[in-house]
Amino acid sequence: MDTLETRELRYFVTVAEELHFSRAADRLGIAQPPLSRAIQQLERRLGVTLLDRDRRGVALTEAGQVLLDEARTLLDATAAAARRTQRAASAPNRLTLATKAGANHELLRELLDAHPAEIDVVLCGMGDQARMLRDGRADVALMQRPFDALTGFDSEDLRTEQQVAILPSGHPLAARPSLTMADILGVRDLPIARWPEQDGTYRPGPGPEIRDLSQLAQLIALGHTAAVLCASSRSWLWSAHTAVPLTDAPHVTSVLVWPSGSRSRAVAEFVRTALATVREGDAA
Amino acid sequence: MDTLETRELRYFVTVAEELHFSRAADRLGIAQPPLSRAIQQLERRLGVTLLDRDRRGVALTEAGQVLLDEARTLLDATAAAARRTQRAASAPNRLTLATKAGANHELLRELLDAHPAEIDVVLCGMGDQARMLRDGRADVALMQRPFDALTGFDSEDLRTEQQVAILPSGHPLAARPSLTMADILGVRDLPIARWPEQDGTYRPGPGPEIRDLSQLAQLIALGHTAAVLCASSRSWLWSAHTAVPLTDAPHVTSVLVWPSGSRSRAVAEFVRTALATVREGDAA
DNA sequence: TCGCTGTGATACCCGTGGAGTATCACGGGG
DNA sequence: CCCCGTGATACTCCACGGGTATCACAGCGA
Repeated sequence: MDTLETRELRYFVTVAEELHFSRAADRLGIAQPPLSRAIQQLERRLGVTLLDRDRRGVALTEAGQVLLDEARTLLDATAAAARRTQRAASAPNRLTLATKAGANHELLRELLDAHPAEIDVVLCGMGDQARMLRDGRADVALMQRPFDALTGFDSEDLRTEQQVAILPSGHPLAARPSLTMADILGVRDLPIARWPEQDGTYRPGPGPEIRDLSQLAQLIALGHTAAVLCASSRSWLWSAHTAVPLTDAPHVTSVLVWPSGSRSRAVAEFVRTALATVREGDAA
Repeated sequence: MDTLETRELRYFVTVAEELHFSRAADRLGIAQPPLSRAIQQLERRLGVTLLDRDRRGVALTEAGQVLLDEARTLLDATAAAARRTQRAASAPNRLTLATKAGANHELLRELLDAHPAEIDVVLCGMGDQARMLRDGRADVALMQRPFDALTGFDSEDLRTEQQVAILPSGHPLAARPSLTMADILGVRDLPIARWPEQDGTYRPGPGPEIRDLSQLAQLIALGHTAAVLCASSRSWLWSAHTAVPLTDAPHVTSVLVWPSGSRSRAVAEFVRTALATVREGDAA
């Protein structure tokens, strides 16, 4: 009735991506006729037309588009499930936590110190955390709202903090006790650095293109740029850096994030002790 | 390598639930030997021991427990994908929105009026919305934070409102211009009604057990109970009801909710116009 | 001690159905 | 008009999912 075997989903996604049965079959490493039949069978089973075969071309129907979206996330989730199972077997009672290199250093240390079980920490670049969660290489991630996209994940807020401007120590603004966003954005000689978007491209602008915090740190120390980061970034500042509080920047919340629908025992446990740790830290 | 056919997942979940191959095979409608072989094959493919067969009994390994959690949500998601595809085919360009009967009446009307496409509204009881989203019978739901559990979903906040106390008009408290939670909870002759928990049971207490707003409305009108609801509930009040603002109750946020990982074109469109509508309504 | 029962694993056979090859139907372009 | 390229169809084949019979082994009672 409504079984949707993963093989069928894989076939369908490939055809929907290629919009061409022969090429799709080629990519799948099978012949074209079995692929045609598999898709027909899938359509018959669902009672739905997924593709319009219009001589000289295949097009997705409305329903086909829906199934394409669904199937992609299903296949990703399936592969992630396999990987998580294998990880659970090879490293029992261990968790893998993904976080951006350099960010949240103190908070991360608190969490690791508080938790009894072994945690493998993976430091990754911009946006890699989401990918690692999605494909099952990590169980949980430490991210920052509103910087990181949380769609598709469940999360729990840990701690909220102010943002600060990180400036070259010699710069005139570095002497001020506090700044506003307008102060920072108005300075012509310190264009704010640009991070890559989700797709890896940079949006146009005057600032330098950067990929990680070490690049950023060096560029700031050289007096080429400034940055707006959360207050805990103070932990990795160089002597050539100065942090100045920003009065009107939106606050940043550190969040614990995990794939929705896969809150395993170990993850639930970790989230629980993490919340307890943070609460008690805030109370003190 | 890491394919995980849905048939295998179905088999594994059944065995993991029964912890007994013969009974599981029975439930699945197949014989026991093929089931044993299927599980062995799954274990070999993953390179992971999922079950400890310990003479007189089967037990889940650590990895098995992980896969059980994953497989359950995968199978649910698979069935949901099938259903959503079928709905997309039978009612193209239509969306199904699930909401609690009676709640958010005005907001719902705004959203429906603002959106050009056809929306099927399904009014359901406590907790049914989450189930309908999860099993693919609905595309999007209108819920209320912090009342409804949002785990496993993506959401977007629409509007925040105060809570009010709904009282029988004849009651002394109904004459007061405003109330506190302590006022309401302190009254012996108006025990607050109890809603069912996630599992359908009621936690013990003095108030009557209710399932929907019509029951609640009648019980309040009879003077048997009072309720604390969001301010927009005023739209369905009877003449025998009086709403009194609560000064210290937590605010309630109406949220648009959809299954994470399945933001189809239609859902995205609806969410976008909904946000625009609400923003513009708030500005006015 | 010896069955007896109930467990999952093994051996073996069968039929379905997934996959391959060859070919068709048909529209478009030289 | 013929040929190329498309997906669909017709068949053949065999791998694998499934069934039956049986085994190996632990617990348990007489």
